[in-house]
Amino acid sequence: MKKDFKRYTVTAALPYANGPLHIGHVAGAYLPADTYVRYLRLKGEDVAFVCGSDEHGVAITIGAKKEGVSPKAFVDKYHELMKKAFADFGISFDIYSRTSNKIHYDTAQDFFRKIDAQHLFLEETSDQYFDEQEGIFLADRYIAGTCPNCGHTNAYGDQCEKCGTSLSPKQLINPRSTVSGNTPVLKPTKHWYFPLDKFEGWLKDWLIEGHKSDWKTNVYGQCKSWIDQGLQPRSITRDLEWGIPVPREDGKGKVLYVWFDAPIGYISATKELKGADWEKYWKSDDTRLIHFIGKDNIVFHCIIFPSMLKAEGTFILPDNVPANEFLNLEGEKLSTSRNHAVWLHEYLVDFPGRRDELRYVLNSISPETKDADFTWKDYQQKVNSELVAILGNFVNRVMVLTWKYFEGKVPASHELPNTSDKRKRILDLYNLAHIDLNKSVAEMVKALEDFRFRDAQFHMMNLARVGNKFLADTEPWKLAKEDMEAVGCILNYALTVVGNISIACQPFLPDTARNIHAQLNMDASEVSKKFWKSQTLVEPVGAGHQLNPAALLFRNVEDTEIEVQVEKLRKVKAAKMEVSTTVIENPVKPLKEIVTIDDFGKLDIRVGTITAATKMEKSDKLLKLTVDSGLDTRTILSGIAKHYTPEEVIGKQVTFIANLAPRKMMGTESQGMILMAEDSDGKLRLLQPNEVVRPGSTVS
RNA sequence: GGCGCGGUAGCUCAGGUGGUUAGAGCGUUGGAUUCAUAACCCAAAGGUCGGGGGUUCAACUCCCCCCCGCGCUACCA
Repeated sequence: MKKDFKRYTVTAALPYANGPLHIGHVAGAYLPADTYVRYLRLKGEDVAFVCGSDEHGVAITIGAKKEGVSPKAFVDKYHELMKKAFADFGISFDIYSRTSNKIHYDTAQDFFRKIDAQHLFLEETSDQYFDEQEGIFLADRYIAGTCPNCGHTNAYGDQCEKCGTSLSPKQLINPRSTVSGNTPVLKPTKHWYFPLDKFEGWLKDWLIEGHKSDWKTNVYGQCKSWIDQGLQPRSITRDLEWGIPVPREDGKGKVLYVWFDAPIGYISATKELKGADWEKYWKSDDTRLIHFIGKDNIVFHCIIFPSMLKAEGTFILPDNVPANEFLNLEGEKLSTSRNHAVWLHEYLVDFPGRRDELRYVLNSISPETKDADFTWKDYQQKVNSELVAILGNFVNRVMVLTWKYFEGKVPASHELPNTSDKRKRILDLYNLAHIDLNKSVAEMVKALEDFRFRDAQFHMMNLARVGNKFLADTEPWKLAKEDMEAVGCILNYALTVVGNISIACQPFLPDTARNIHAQLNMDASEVSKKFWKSQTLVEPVGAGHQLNPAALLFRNVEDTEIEVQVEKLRKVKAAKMEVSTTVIENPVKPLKEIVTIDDFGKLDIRVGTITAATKMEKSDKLLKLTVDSGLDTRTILSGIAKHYTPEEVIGKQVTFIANLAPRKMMGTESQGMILMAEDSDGKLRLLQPNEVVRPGSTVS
């Protein structure tokens, strides 16, 4: 089943260069990737660990505009910020590149040409909104207008942020360009599409059949769901200035859509890293390609990008995509825009020299199978009761004992058996511990191989647990009064355990590993290789070896320290509340264009009484209302299911448009439209006369 | 509404081709101990394995229905 791979290409999702990194990014992709890569390197594998900033797309241009800078200046800023945060945190990329590099432009364009030459792309001309004053086609995000769903007057062309509905620009009422403020016009434009549908059969073979058992269930299930729903051609170009130009004569003014160029960034980064040698890492069957991503990226990395690679024809495909779920913070979703986050660069300032603590905690709650929650209380508890109390304490007590009884020199491991019952007992305990430790090492390695880093770290910590127990059971401080040879034997082994911990913790706690190496005064490289090769305990320090003075590895996280952090989050929330209050105070939306009394007169608005109401089947939002309109009894569908139950609406009078052209929805015809008032929080309320009137009464 | 993933001790999670008293770490409580950052060690308490049906000699594990969380998706004239 498992192939014999000669080298690894490991990618971590390219972070989008429009904001800083937070712990959710770290826990989702970068920490697991880094842990895995460190493990691979320790095993002596040939690995290319690539990442970089994703710098194209409309969101960048919008962000740049908001800050009043060029897109290039905008991405420069965030690229540097993220690059520094990664470096400061110790994510060990072999290269952290960026998609605005020339090499990436060339790579992405070559990639496009290669597929284009096979005439695989579809071309399609469609009407898109065009801003005549600016002379540009407007991306969905650049168009604002009234949401057809909730009436929010500031909905974007791709989504209404108020009610969350996803939209297309043409659905917007009174569209306007957010660039110039003018009303855009529809104009034909040509775009290229990648025929994902043509890869359905192949995806079924490769993914659904081929990776049924080796991919995580959450990843596999999501992919299967997508494929089963049927795939559509996807547009791969945009009318935009910022991006990689479409390499075609007739592609002037158009760029590759960001999702198309971004994953190619992995390839560009590898070229930059390996030079002429890069193809080995992308085109050789004995290379294992692994993508580390968050769950939001599953469809791109498991379906779209592999299809692109397949279409190009000369590349290998990902062997595994161990996507993580999401991390929450104090019970709420992390949010860049709401500033509800623990920013990586801020953590590094607030907790200097405590990178491993964050690594440890994030890894121990890693959202491998479901969304997880980071709380500062939990952070404190895990650091204090696990890193400090179990790992740090074990290393410290062994060091202190060795200095106390042997002046910091590793004692000789004498032959002990048969000389006394006590010695025999020590030997038994030693054997037990040894078996336990080797078992933990084996399980740790197994977990690392399976991308179960949470579990792997647990088994690593088990080494310290067994070590503590070994000391408690053998009690060398008591024996010191009667049998120093036995004490030496015990401590010799305890030091062996410490040394092995320092080797085993390297993928998880790289700083701690170095700290222990320093205290043990050992050169880890050779024994480490042996350890990871044999996956059993090694002997890192021999008798007579001189240790350095003991130093504490970790210190307790004080209540005050986490209170500061919790307070920080609370303040952000409070500030946010204030902002939303001001929004409520100033909810007035811009006026729609002036209409005449004749325009108004075309509408036949009436009051009717709801005589029956049921929830529309198979719909979350629609209620099916039967309305006595005075003229007739008609059926009106209304998207108010989230605001009213059918029961509470029956018997109520409502205002509705009586002469609106009927429209079929979910197989039922709606004969009119119920008028609603929308509160500032998006809540919908029926518009009623303040006294009951006869059904059919007109409104004017 | 459809699809996917998940719902196991206070917390973080294991588990199982169905079969003795359902596991671990942390937390809690009690004990023991002093080499160690009131740490370590031992022990105990703590779960009707989301709810309800069904299949079976036997289900937490298989089947059906429902509820909750997260994500994707349809509907919102």
